[in-house]
Amino acid sequence: MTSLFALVDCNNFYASCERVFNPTLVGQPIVVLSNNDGCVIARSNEAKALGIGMGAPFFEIRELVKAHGVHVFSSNYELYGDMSRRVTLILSEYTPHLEIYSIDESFLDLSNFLHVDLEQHARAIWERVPRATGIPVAVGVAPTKTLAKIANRLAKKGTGTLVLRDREQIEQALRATAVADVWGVGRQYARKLAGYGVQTAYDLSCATDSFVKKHLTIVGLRTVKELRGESCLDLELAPPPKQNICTSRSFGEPLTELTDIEEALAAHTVRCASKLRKQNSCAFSFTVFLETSRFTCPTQHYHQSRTVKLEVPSSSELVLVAKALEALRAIYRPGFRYKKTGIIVSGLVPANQVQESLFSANTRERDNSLMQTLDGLREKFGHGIVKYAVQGTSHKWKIKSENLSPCYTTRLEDLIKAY
DNA sequence: TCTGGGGTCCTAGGACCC
DNA sequence: TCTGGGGTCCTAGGACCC
Repeated sequence: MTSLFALVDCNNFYASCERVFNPTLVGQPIVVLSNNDGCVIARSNEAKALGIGMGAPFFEIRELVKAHGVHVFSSNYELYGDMSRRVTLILSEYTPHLEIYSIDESFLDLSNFLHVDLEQHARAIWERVPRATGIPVAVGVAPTKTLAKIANRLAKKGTGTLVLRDREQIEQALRATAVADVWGVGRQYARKLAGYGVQTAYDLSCATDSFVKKHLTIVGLRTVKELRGESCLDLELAPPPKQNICTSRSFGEPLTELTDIEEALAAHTVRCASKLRKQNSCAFSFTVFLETSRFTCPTQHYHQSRTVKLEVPSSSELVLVAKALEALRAIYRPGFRYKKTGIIVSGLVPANQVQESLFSANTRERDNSLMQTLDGLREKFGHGIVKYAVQGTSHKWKIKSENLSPCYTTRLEDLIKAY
């Protein structure tokens, strides 16, 4: 069967979300910052035009921001998540088979649409999504996911939609695409490839299989086959359960005291355990890490981690918080200015396949029903409603979010008021 | 002074076993 | 005393993605 994919990608997604409920921002430069207001993770076209780079540390562009009146936002994932849901809802009208690839991108299976006018179909999506949600998109259509990515990228630079079907169209698109802009080719590979004279996506598609496998592993070979039009990546309709779950944050300011760090790690662990239960998994092991900033003094960068194996896989906060704090105390050394801690749970197994141990069965049952109650409470009243004493009240670790916009679509008190 | 958070997959190398 | 190869499992590190 001939495959055909559309990639629909929201333009400057976070910046566009901020604009939907604040139309005075249309035409204005906008940047959205990472957690802790650390660096730039989204830019409007006007901000890009000012030369503000992706990932730029905020302190480096502060002058530029001031000089050009750039509007600055802390990231508001509650708002972006809800806007993403709305976009996806519209897209699902256009195909029964949809893969939500990320918060701002979806692949649509169009292999049943081979005989419709694809340009028109793409155009319809391109018009409808912003009309329904306020979010502008670009639509790229091609026989493989990797080519659809390229089509999308070129669509963004052009009229918003691009269909790549016949050989000549595809070759032309590959010639117009730098190898670094191919999905699956990052900075390291791009540099390596440049050393062999491979500059464009077209060059890469012409490389021999053995060359590609040697330098880019079999993952890279799959990418190259996709560039040649051979579909190797199927749509993932239901996301597979995660194999690891990580919860971590940088602190708002460096911390030196163990008790302050314990508060942070306890909070992360509670979050992590609740993600674990949400996908009905239990963890066999977890890793706790603690580190200083990689930037301020690279030679004295302290990074330690400790991995703990559990006797019985668990998703209980009572178990995980207690053991995570033990691990933290083991790797904590006084005298450092710490910047970040976190927990990664791994060795995940489905909760209903956990082997009961003779000695722990009683507490497990008790924990399970307690966790159910907690999850219910948090669902109803918000995540902060129930806390452990060790999470404390000082919150010295809390992130900076100095330019947060309202949660227009998910909180009653943030509804837009019209006078 | 100030630099995100959350994932996946592959490979190489060592330990261990037969 | 010296001598072998193949398989599996685990981990660390490195690449990638958004």
